[in-house]
Amino acid sequence: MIMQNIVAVIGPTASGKTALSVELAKHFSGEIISADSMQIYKTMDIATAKPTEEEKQGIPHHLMDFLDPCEEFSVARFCELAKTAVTAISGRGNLPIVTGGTGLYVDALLGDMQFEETEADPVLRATITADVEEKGVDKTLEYIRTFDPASADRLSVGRNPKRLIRCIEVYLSTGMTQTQLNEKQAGSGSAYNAIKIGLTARDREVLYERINRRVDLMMENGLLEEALRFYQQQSGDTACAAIGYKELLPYLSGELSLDICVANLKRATRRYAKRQMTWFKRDESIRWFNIDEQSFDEILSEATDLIRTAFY
RNA sequence: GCCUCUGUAGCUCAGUUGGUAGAGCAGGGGACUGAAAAUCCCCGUGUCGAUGGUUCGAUUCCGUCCGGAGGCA
Repeated sequence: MIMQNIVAVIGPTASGKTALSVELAKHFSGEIISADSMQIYKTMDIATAKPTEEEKQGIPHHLMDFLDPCEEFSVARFCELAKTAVTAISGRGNLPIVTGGTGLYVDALLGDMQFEETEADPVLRATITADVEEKGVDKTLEYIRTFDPASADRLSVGRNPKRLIRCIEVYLSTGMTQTQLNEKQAGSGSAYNAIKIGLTARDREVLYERINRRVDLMMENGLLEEALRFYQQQSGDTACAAIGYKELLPYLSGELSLDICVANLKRATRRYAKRQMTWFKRDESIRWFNIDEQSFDEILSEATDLIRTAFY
C-alpha cells in the first residue's frame, strides 16, 4: 500500500504558519487541514487568529470554524475527522496540508494513533475529579498502583492531577489500564508520507515581539467585544480554555485595568508559544526555518523545493 | 551651590551587627496518548554604581567621584 503524501506546517503561535501554508497550497493545489484545538470553534474568530476570507485566498480550510463553542472536542475526534479529510483531499488529487500549533493533534494524526471507540462520559470524569480532589495526589497514586503500577510510576514524577484523573477514567470506563490502552492505541509512528515544515525564530525576542503586536492588533480588531459576546453565550470547557477571553475577564468584571489584562494576555500567549516549542523541539524529522534569519519568500521557495523534491 | 535619601538579578526590592547575597515578577528548561491555547514538574553568579582607604578579609565601615530622587537656595 502506498502512503499518502502530506505536508505539515507547524510551529509556535504567531510564527506565520497560516501565510506559508496558503502559499504552499497555491503552488501544489493543496487544501489546508487545521490542527488547532481552538480554531475549530465558530465565532471565536479574533481570539484564535483565524485567517480571514481574504487571507485564505480561496484555499479550502478544513476542520476550522465548524463547531459550536458549547460542544466539547478531543484528539480522537480530531484524528477521525482529519483522516477523512486527508483521504478526500488526496482523492481529489490535491495535496493535504496540515497546519496548526496543537502538537498533540499533529502528532496523533501523523503518528497514526489508533483511538478506541469510546464516548466521553462527563459525569464519570466529574465524579473522579471530585474524588481526586478530596483524596489528594498521594492517596490517588496509591489507588492507581492497585490496578496499574506502571502508570503509577509514570505519573508519580509530575504528580499532575489531570493525568491522574484520566488514568482512573480510562480504567473505570474501558476496563483496561492506561498502560494497556496506550499500547493498543500507539500507531505505526507514521500514517503518511509526511514532510514537516517548522517555523520558529532563533531569537525568541523576535517571536515575542510578534506576539505582543498581534495581541495589540486583536484589541484593535474588537477582541473585547468578541469576549463580551463569548461570555453571553453557553460555552464548554474546551472553548473556555482558549487564550484571549479569560485574560480579559477581570477587566470585564471591573477587577483589573485593561492595560494589566492585555499585558497578562500577552504573557499567556508567550508562555503558550514556549510550550509549543518544547513540544515540537523533540521531533527530529521537522525541517526548521527561522523567520528572523530568512525572508518569507526565501522560506517559501525552500519549502517549495523541499516538497517538490520529495513528492514530484 | 548646600542638605537629605538612593544606586544589589532583565524589573521591583530584601539583606549581610564586615566572611562575595535572596524574594516576587519577568524569563529559561522539561513533561505530555480522548480537556492540550489545557495541565503539571524543575531552574536564581549577579563586576552588590566606580575608585581609593581601614581590615587577615569590604557589597557591608570611611573618603572621593559618577548616576538618580527630593528639599533649601
